[in-house]
Amino acid sequence: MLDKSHKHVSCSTCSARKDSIFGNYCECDASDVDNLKSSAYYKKNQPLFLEGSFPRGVYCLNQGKVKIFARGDEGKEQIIHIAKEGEIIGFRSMFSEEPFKVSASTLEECNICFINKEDFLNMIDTNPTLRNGIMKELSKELGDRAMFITNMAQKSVRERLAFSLIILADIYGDEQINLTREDMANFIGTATETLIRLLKDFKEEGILEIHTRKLEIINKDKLLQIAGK
Amino acid sequence: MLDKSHKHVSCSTCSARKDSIFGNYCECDASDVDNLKSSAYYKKNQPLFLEGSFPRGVYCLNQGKVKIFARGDEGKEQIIHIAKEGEIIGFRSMFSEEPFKVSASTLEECNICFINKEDFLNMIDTNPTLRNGIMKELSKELGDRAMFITNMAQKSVRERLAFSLIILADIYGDEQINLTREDMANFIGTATETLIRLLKDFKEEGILEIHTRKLEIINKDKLLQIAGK
DNA sequence: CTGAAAAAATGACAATCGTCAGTTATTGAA
DNA sequence: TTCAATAACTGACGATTGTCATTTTTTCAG
Repeated sequence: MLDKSHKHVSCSTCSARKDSIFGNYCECDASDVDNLKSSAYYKKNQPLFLEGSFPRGVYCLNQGKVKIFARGDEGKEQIIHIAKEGEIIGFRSMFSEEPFKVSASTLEECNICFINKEDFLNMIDTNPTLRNGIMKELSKELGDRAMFITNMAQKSVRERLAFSLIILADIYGDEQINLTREDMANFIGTATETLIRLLKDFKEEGILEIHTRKLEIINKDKLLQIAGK
Repeated sequence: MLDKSHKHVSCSTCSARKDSIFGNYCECDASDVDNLKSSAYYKKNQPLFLEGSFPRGVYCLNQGKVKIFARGDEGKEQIIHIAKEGEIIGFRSMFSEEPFKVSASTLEECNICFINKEDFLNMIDTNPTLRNGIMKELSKELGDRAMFITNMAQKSVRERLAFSLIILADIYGDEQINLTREDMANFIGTATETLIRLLKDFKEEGILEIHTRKLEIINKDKLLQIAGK
């Protein structure tokens, strides 16, 4: 259980910093960012921003997981990305000058820092290294999404599940994958019932163990093989 | 039929310039770009670059259409984007410092200008307006791809076809849509046979007319309705 | 600890869609 | 103009996957 008070998380002691764009690219001292940002505790299933709204700043994820999703015509969520500790969230719409095309919401308890739009844009303008890091990140993600689209279009649900489990295992690291069946189905792009049936198949094939909500991957090689490539 | 000699296309007389990032953001004189670039005629189905290779520069499409696509595990193409006159192609991998995640190939005869990697990056570094334009473009495209993923995941093939026809009609403008059935299927994310059957359905429903290869949209409202939203 | 609400799971069923195998039409080079 | 290669089209068929209805399990607030 995280500290629920809005205590200030310091960049200099932020364990996620080494994985972040700030950690990798920002030559400035951690305290420079420290003075600009505010930090806050978020409960499970709390929104950071909603599709259609305009960005007021960027979020830096200190602790926890956040889903980035779009809604289809019938309101069904499609999870585009699951952000983990160290990731900066919400900077894309900052440059596009459009309202958000996606929403962001916490998947569990989180500590999240916030940097004001003006301050962030100012940092970008005055810090070429950070700017290049951001451009690199934007470009990389475009490549990732091309692959995501291709997987969606060409792989079966069973293949996509295998593929997604590998991605999720990477995101969750030491922890076990911990998502509602609905969120997981919305990530894979299938119906909840189909997902549940396939998870059962995988369990019977000795690929994973199901501890109610949490999934433990037993045979990653087989997953890779099913995922194709 | 385009001029097949490698004659120099001038930026100052480029009719596509007004639609391009250069036209909209670059405050510099057209001749600045003119001196850096080379221009060339491309035949139909000629590759600009291939997935896995490293970028040597960027391409500026003066005339014609270019498909951007990834290959799935079984080698099947997934078309991510179809570029038209005025678009800059291949600048994404320039920032990501990764090899191309996608390939690009002409769909018809094209005139395409080329700007060297160093020259382009130098322009970006010294021209903040152009740089902001590029960042805006990258961000916008990320938003577009989130929607693309959602459509792929949640819409039926029939709905995706309707949706894609609207996009294609926009890309082809005054001309009629002119793609092989295979390319079209690879854009929509379905089998060629399924596409052919659905086109026939749309024809029988009075939505479009099929002139062999070329498609003429008769009832756009119905397409919008089928596409959903 | 308890009960209501939410999430997970199961079953039945139909439709969409992909695959394979083959035919017809179109294109473009000789 | 002709012919070979490519693209477009058709038909049959089954598997995958979504939908709806219902039951069981888990969660969590009081």
